Amino acid sequence: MESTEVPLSKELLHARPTPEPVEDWIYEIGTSFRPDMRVPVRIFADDVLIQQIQRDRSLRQLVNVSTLPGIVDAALGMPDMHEGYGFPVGGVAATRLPDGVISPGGIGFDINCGVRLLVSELEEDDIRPVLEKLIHEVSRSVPAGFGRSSRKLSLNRRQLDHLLNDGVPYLVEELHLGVSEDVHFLESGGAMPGAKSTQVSERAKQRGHDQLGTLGGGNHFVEIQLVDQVFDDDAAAQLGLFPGKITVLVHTGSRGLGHQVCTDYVKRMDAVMTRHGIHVPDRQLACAPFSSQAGQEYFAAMGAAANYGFANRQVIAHHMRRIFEEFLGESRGALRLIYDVAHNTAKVERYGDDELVVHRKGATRAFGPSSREIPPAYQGLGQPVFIPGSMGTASYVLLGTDEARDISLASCCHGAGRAMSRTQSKHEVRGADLRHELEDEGIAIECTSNVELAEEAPTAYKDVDRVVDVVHEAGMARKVARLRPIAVLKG
DNA sequence: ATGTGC
Repeated sequence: MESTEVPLSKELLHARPTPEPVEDWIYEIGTSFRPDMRVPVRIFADDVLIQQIQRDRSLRQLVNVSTLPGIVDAALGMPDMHEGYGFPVGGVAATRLPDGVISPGGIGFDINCGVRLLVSELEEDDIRPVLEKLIHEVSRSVPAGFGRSSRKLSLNRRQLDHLLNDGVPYLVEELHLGVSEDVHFLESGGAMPGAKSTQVSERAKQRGHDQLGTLGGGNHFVEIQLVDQVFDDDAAAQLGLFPGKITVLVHTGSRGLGHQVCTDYVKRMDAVMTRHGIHVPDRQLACAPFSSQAGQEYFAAMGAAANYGFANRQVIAHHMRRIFEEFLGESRGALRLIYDVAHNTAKVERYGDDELVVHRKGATRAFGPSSREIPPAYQGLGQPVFIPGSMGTASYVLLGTDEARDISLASCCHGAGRAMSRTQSKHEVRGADLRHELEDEGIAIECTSNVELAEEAPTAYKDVDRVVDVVHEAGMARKVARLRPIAVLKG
C-alpha cells in the first residue's frame, strides 16, 4: 500500500469546507480544498438541508473519508447526513479491491441497523378497537430500551454460532421462527456472504446471547402504521401496499453484539494501521487493507454481526405475527413480509470491471429493477427501500433505480437524520408533553423512559418529507408510498 | 447506536 504522508497544518485540518452547488440536488467539495483528499466530496441535498448539514462536523468528516486509500468516485453524503464516529451517519464510500481499505467507522457501531416492513389485509377500523391492548402486549413481548435483554429467549453457544454463520435461514429452518418464504424477502437473504462466528470475540457473544428479539434504545422502534398516501399505484400494488392498509415497521440492529464487534476491530485496526503504511487524519477512521488479515477478519465478524441484526428483526416480526393473530384471528391478522433492508454495512459489489467494498453508514442500498441481487418477485420493479421517519412521524417506501448505480453507488438515505443532538433535545423537550401530543394525534405509545422519548422528539430530526424528496428528485430511488403511525413501541 | 469508562 502506498503511503500518504501529507503534512497538514492545524488550520487546514480544522478549516470549514464550503460545499458548492454543481447540479440540481448536488453539492461538492473539490480536491483542491485539502492536499490529502484523493477524491471529491459530493452531497445530495437541497438548500435547506445543506444548511442543516453545515451545523455539525459531518462535512469535515466526509473530507477525511475522501483521503482513505483506494477510495473511488467520491465520498458521498446523503441528504439526512449528520455527525457520527469517524464517518458521518449518511456517508457512503467505496474502495477498490484488491488494495482498498475497510474501516469499521464506515459501518458504525450498530452493525446492520435496519428496517423491515410487513403488510396486513387489515384497515384502521379493524384494529382500532384492540389497538391499545395490542401495542401493550407488544411492549410485554419485545424488550425495549437501553441495555435490555430477553428473559424468554436465550441462545446456547452452539445455536448462537450457527446463527452468526448462517443468519435468518437457520432461525427459520431450525428454530421455526418465521415461515420459509421469509428468507426470499430479505437483503442478502438474511445471511451475509463470508460471515464467520470464529472472528467474533467471546465478549461480543456474551453480550449477544440473550438480546435476540429485543429492540434497544435510541431511534429504534416498532410501529403499527397505515398506508397514508400512494405515489405510484402500480408499484405499490405490486408490493401489496394499498391505501388504508395496516403495516408493521421494525427498526433495530445488532445490539450489544454488533457494538462490541465494532469496538474490538477499531482498536485492532488502530494498532496495525501504520504497519500497513496507512495514515488517516482522524483516529476514528482506523482501517486496514481489505485483503489484510485484520481486514478479512473484520469483514467476517461484521457479516456475523449483520446476520444477528437480520435475525433480531426476524424474531421481533415473529412476535408481531403471533400478537396480530391472537388479537385479530389467524387469517385476518396475517402479516406478510415485504422486505428487510440494512442501513449500516459494508458489501463487496461489482461496478463494471471494478470490485468495490461499499461502506454504507446510515445509507440504504437501492438496487434497481435490472439487479439480479433482489428477490425474483421484485426484478423489473426495483429493490424496496424503507425510510423510517423520526418516531411518531411518517415513514416512506421507495424503490431503487438502475440509475442509482451511477449517481450514488446504488445508495440512498436511511431516515430523517438528526438535526439536534440528543443532549440538546433532552433539554428542549419534555418527554411527558411529547407523549400527550402523540396521544392527541391518535397515536398509541408504549415507552419505558420519558427522557429517551424526549431525545427522539420529531423536532430533533430533519424533515423526512424533504429528505425523501431530494432522493426522489436526484433519481437515487423513487417514491412509492407514505406510511403514518397509529401505534408506537419505543425504548 | 452502546452493560454510554484510556
